[in-house]
Amino acid sequence: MKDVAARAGVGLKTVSRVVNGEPGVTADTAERVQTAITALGFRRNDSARILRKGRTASVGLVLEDIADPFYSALSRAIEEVSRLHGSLLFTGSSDEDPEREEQLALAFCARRVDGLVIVPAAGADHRYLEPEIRAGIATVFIDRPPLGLDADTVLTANASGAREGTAHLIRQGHRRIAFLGDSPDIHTAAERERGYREAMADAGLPVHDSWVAMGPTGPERVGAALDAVLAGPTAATALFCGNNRVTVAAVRQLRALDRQVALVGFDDLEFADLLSPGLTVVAQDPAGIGRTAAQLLFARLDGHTGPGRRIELPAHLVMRGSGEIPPA
Amino acid sequence: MKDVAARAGVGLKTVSRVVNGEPGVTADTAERVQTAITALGFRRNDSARILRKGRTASVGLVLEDIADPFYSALSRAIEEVSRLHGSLLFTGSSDEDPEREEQLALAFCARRVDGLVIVPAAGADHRYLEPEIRAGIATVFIDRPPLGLDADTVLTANASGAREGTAHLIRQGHRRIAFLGDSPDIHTAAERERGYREAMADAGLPVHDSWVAMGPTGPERVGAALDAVLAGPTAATALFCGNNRVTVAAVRQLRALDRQVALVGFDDLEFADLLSPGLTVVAQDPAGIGRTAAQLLFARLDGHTGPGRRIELPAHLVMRGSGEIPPA
DNA sequence: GTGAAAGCGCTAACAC
DNA sequence: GTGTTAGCGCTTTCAC
Repeated sequence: MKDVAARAGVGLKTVSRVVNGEPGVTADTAERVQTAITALGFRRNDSARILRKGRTASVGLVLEDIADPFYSALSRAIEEVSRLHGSLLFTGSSDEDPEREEQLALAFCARRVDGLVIVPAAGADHRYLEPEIRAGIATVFIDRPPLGLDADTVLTANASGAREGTAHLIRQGHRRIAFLGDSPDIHTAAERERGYREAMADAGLPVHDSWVAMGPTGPERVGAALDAVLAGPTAATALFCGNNRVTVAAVRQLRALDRQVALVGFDDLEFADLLSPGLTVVAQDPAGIGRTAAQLLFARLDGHTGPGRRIELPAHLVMRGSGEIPPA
Repeated sequence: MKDVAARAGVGLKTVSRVVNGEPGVTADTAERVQTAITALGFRRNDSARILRKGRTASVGLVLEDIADPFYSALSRAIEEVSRLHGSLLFTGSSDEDPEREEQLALAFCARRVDGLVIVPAAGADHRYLEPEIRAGIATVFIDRPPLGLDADTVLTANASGAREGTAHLIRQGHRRIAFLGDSPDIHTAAERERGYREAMADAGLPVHDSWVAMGPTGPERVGAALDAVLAGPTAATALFCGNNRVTVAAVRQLRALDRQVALVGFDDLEFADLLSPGLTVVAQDPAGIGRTAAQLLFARLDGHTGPGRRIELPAHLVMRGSGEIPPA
């Protein structure tokens, strides 16, 4: 910038004015500065600008795994809103590891992002963010609520969604319904299990211990859980799957066993309508969650204050066949 | 930092040393500084650090759409390698718009990212990056080569993959094979079409004009193209789909038409094995592409110089049923 | 309309 | 071992 000023024969501040489109420069000088800029290939260094201005026009996003379609849809929505507000987006995957979540979030804070959007890792205690939030970093939690902190939060109505899905299976005549879920220390998993149990209770149905299998979403664990749930005298006649990965693993295992069992899954899947039968799901709105979260974030950055707001987005049942299979 | 120094009764540089774990500080002073740091809730401002050090420990990634599973897998791999090198990742989606690609890339450059990974948007001319690259920003292109620039590039062997997939259909006895592709101004689309034509030529088969339909990957366009390709006296008996979105749209349309037609798709899909018949695909390795690209990038940052390297990763055929349907 | 000086928070270079 | 000084590239303030 100094070089540009020298070459254009103007002061530093004038170059700054031109570069930032500020008023108070004659068209003539502006043009001279422009010429110097192109001649020298000058590009403003935003790092320096940031240092001076305080705001970095960037947002940090910490999620479990950007390769998961649920999170990548979320991410895209946040990116869109950020772009409208002139912000760039840092992204990082925690792999459900609280330590990594913290490292990422604090690294973003050290870069002085204006805001943070976090999908809490299982069991993470978010008090580590207190000083950062006090220091002015707007923070929104999505998909799962924070632990030990009051902050804006955007969630899916997990319990009522799961209840709706389970009730649907009950309406089809099922009495022995299994729930295959993610690890119970994950908020969404626990909430969905709760919704499942509520639906069963609503219908006056017992829940046999062997019907509820919570744990990692790897195909081996889910496959084994499925085998167990479908065996013995109290074998379930229908399955409720707690998230997209469980559903995929379960469908695959049912295919391997060559069994047709009623199934409703939480989370929609791109190919859900192309399976035979089509997959009945309780669909979330990842883009809606992301958009809403980003809007809350920028509202804070635009000056909104007050206690954390908690927004729940509905999940809705999409019938495609697998959930409408009657009991054997 | 000044405040910490004052409170600990030491010089600025000593605080800097402690914060960065540099040697030359007695355990005693270090502890005093630490105490002051926690008392004041001090966190190093990496923006300022960056301004001084020159390196920002960040990488910018520009791709078409982070919500697309192919790109999100890519993104995850790049993130992993970046993390190993202590770098954070900016991500931005261009939506196949060259102007947006340029805006994003230049915004990242203005933040002085150390490196740039770019999936070129269709038709983008990359000479806009010349000054940036000269200024030292390491740049790697993935999935598609740059235009008007020599730079590191990581591609899939698109033509040979498409040739292999088409040859597979020919081996099943098909003679009239259609190619449904993305817009021909997209490098991957053009290359895959080339591979398809080569395979047909290898087998001494003609390619009827009406069999090749290139264009947007929206379901309407693909559905209409499919209808056309399957109609009339020269109706194709098999389909080669040029990418994951085309494949999904085509499978959906075939389902709607209630027709079983042999189909091989470029790109693997999560549920490909669960369809009936299973989807035969020419699978790329998105994670491999991302990893390789990031490695090339950090090699440059670690001092590697020389002309742009071009790496092609193989695509391989995965047979699952849809590609093994014989002609009617 | 324009520019000089100070300073954002840090680190490099060199003193002591 | 520790501190001082200068300066990274920009914006802010205020004087002209």
